[in-house]
Amino acid sequence: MNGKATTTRTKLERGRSALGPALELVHTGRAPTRAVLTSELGVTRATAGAVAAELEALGLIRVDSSPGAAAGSQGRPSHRLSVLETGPVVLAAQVHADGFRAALVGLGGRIVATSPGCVAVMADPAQVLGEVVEAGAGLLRASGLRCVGAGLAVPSAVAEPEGTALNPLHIAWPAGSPVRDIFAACVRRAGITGPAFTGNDVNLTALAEHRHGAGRGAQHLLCVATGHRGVGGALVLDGRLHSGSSGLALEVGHLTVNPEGRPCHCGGRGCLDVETDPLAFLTTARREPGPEESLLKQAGNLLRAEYDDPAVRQAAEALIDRLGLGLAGLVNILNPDRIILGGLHRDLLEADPERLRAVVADRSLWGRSGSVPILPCTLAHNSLVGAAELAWQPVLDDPLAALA
Amino acid sequence: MNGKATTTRTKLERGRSALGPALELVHTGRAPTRAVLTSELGVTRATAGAVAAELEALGLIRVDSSPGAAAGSQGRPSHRLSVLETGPVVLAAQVHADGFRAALVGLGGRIVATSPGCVAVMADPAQVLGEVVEAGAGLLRASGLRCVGAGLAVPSAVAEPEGTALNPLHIAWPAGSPVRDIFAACVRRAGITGPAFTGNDVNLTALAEHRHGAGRGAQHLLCVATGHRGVGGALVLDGRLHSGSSGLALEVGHLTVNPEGRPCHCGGRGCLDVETDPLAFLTTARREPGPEESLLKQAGNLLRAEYDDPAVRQAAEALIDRLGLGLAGLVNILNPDRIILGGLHRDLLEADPERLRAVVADRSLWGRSGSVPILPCTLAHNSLVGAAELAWQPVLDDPLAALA
DNA sequence: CTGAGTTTGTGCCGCAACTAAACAAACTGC
DNA sequence: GCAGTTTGTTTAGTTGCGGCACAAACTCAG
Repeated sequence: MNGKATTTRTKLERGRSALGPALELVHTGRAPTRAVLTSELGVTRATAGAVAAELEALGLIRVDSSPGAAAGSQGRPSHRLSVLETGPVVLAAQVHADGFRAALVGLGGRIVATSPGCVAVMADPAQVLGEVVEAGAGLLRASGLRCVGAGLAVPSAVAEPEGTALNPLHIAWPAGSPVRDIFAACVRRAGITGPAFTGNDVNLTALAEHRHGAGRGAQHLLCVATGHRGVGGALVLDGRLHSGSSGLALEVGHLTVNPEGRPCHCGGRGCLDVETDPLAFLTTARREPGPEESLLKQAGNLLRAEYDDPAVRQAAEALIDRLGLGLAGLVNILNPDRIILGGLHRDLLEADPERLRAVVADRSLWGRSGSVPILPCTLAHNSLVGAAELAWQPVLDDPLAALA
Repeated sequence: MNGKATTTRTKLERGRSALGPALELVHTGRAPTRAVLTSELGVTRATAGAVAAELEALGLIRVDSSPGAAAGSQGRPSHRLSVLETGPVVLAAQVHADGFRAALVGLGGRIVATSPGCVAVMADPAQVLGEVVEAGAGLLRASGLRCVGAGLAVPSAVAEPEGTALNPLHIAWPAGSPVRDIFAACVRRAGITGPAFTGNDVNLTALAEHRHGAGRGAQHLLCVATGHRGVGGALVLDGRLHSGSSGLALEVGHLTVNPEGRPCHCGGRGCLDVETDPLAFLTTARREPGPEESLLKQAGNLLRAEYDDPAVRQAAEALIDRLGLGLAGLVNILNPDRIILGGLHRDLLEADPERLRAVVADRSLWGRSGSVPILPCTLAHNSLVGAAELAWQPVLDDPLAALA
């Protein structure tokens, strides 16, 4: 088994080969009707019709026979394609410094139900994941829907293929915890069907935004976001998450953005991590971080509420300059066609979009690569939706096999 | 033309869909026999046999019916598959600071003929490319082989989709020269058939090494190389060159590797470009660059011949440390599973491989990503072979369509 | 030398995914 | 009310490929 047998897809396993792409088009909202499904897939109307009928028979999508108020165009109105509300769901879970949350997510990134966010995170991943999966299982029982998989977002790099969390420091878990296996075990124990997946939260945010949010249509999407501490990055290439050869790509926190900056635990100085995260903003603005709220919320509130205060404004501008320097470095390496920002970086972008774009353009090397659009993340619960995307992926790749 | 019509491959255009992958396997030497072709493609023996027969009928490969000295294994010996020596070729061209060169390259990266390297490069790209294409056309007439395309490697970032050379400074061409169109015009004018492509030389080096050299089998291959001035990078993902959304990815020359270093024209300080190129090596070793040889050759000779000299050794170690810092930054962003180095960087690696690997491991963040193998480029004329790969790509993607 | 075992190449059948073409349906506009 | 346009459906035909059976070419044991 040295990789020679490259997934021998026998005829029997294969099913209709356009089924997956068709479902993905409906899932991402790019195929509102059978007519555009035909052109997007590059097949005949006969095939598109058969594919849509098969997806409908699988209980995944709905074909509205009632023409409804057709658009003002000529010709016979096309039937609308949409995700079936009563179709299967996946269990999505998210763990962050504030607590954890579980949700059921349908096709199209539709959040069917969420548990109330829990505020406590313990040092034992098995306990936390057991609770969050149990919450999800409760939602599932209440809904009566079929579950086809589970996905988990954690604020840590996740090494592949082991599925271990390498730096879950801000949630007090031990480094190297086998989160993927723990999560999968919890899922099985709770009687939830389907495979279980685990990923880094910023990666999953990028995936969710690419499919349902600000990243739609981008071919080379770069996402940079800060949670409570540290900075994460992600890259979505041609619709697939690029997480490197062992899941550790886009660990952008240690780009140098301020050679005279504060020391970083990595051994360097002025890393993006310690220069542009919420704590950096609060200390640069000479505010004492309080214990009652998360650093992210404190920083965001300060930025929005007191932007008139010169100290706050100067701190914001300093962070924007350093973030811009880091983004420019990434632009020179990755040449994305869109950048989206999350967490405090999103707030910084909205505080002074022109300044950030100017810095990036100034420090990027050539041509259009410097004028790449920079947008804020738009999706609510984006890493939760991203965790769901992970679980949906097998269904999108091969609906027949995944639902069998 | 907003990308909606995704290459409507009608049944007639499509041909045998396993044809391209099969040719690629033979081309890269991964399918020495029909038996391994069967397992690599994941098809039945019947299909593999039909595919091989079709490739043979197209005049691309040869199926040795004579079993020859079969390996010591049991069972019926498999017929050997190999590239047909008298099959079609592509015209490959390379321009660098020392001059230019043309070659004919067959499948498998086999150099069929090369022109003598010319030492003069003029400031007018049309004149240079006219001469190099004319040299290639001469080789082609002398060989009597069929030509299916042309590829050009230039020491400059090439912006897509325009095909303009953004920074061909070291060969004294005007920035923004439309090299792709100029090359294509020269190719047409010389009566050479097939499409013409242009790419950055380091990108093409990486592509060539991935298919025929030190990068074989890597899934995420990072290549960093220095020519006479400046540093270039390239990334090959799953066998395809990743050049970003507009061809400008992996412009790694302006990573900061020495905060107190020399100023760079980009506005920063201590960029990889000015800290690890041949000129940096010569000046760090306190040698006066002479005019008689290229900087690359002077630096390489100095490194190999006088490594016992403390000044030379210290300069090499300083450059290795800075290169290592830059590579570690790239490892954190790209998480490659192999790194290959070319030009002076290759010489630095061979001078002290342990030191370089230690620096990269020390400054990479976690786990195996820091112990990524670092190897020297092995292929002679690698950017020339890479330029040929560019021209071969349409044939590898769809042999029937490309040869029609 | 012979026959059993093993691996590879090939001919034949049939499935199923698709195209092509003709037709039917549902709209708009004159 | 009819022509024009766009969409959905039916039918027939094509084809790439899996499955199978068999033949071919080797090794090895006795």
